[in-house]
Amino acid sequence: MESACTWEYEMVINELVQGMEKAKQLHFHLCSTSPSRAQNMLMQRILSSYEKALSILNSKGAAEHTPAPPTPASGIVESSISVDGSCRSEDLSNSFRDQQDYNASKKRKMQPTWTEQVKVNPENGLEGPTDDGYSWRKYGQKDILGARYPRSYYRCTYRLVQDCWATKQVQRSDDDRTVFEITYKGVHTCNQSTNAVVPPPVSPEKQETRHIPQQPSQALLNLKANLRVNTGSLDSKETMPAQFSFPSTYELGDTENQYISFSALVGDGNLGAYSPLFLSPATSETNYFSPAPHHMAGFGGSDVADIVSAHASTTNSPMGSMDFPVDQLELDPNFPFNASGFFR
DNA sequence: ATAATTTGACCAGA
DNA sequence: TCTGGTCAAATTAT
Repeated sequence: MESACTWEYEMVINELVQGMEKAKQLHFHLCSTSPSRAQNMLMQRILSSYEKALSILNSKGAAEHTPAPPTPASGIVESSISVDGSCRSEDLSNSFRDQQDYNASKKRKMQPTWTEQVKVNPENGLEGPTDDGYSWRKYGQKDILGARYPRSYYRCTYRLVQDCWATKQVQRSDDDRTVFEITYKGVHTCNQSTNAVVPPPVSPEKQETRHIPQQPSQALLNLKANLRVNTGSLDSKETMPAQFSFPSTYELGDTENQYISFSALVGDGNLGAYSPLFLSPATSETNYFSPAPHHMAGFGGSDVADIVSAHASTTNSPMGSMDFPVDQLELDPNFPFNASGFFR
């Protein structure tokens, strides 16, 4: 297993290096076309995130895969992503029931996790971010020690009907009430896209509306619309809507620019080169940013399928065949997945 | 009537 | 034992 980890490490680093190179090239092109301040800022964030990710990976490689906690950098919108996983082989010689528990537990631990910080328009958004393209059901709220505001827990609405185990946690920033830290855990395996082939007009008042961008321009339009959504009065309760905006890489407005930079973090020494752009619910099912679906083929049903798809998506490079040694990772063969994305 | 949210209880891990 | 995460009954909304 260790060799697999090492190999993955090299692949991840390689991918990150490539990504950084591409970002630098993009930066170069931007510089030749008098980019806006926001574009420059975004570019620098992207590059710094790459560097951060690489430094984390390098340090981790030296430290024998010591888990590194996600540490979202300060910024307007930051995103980090990590994967809990382990290359350790463990004793699975327990009872069937124990093994089921073990698998369930590990499955949850193996789920990719990433955090996004979303700044909402203070004029509208103190009630929380809006639609991210998926339907969520709130299942809990908890006061967190040291945090000023409670943390809300959401799970996919279709957990029961489609066995989708994606969850997210939403917490308002202590410092800035307009900033929400959203932690996604797991990717959607539900097929919500079938319900949103034609994105309905986003109703700011509806918490459970969803839209799935079918093309980039539509994605941006929806995103922009959502980011300026007003979901009603605020502070009547310390709750927030189940929907929120998908934070974007793009510049969205002149006053409330929202950025997302991605830094890859590694949960437990496997790989962490996730791009929220590709894993975020609003885009994960569009395949717009993703490589061709055939990249997904051959990973029939495993957690690593998520990892692989995310990984392969990270570079956004034409480099296609990211054929991970699935069998060398600890997988859950029951994890639903199909070739067209994260859905079945 | 059905679905979503709220909230206290419970549980597992540190 | 404390804390974060989840469950599930009660409540509220549609």
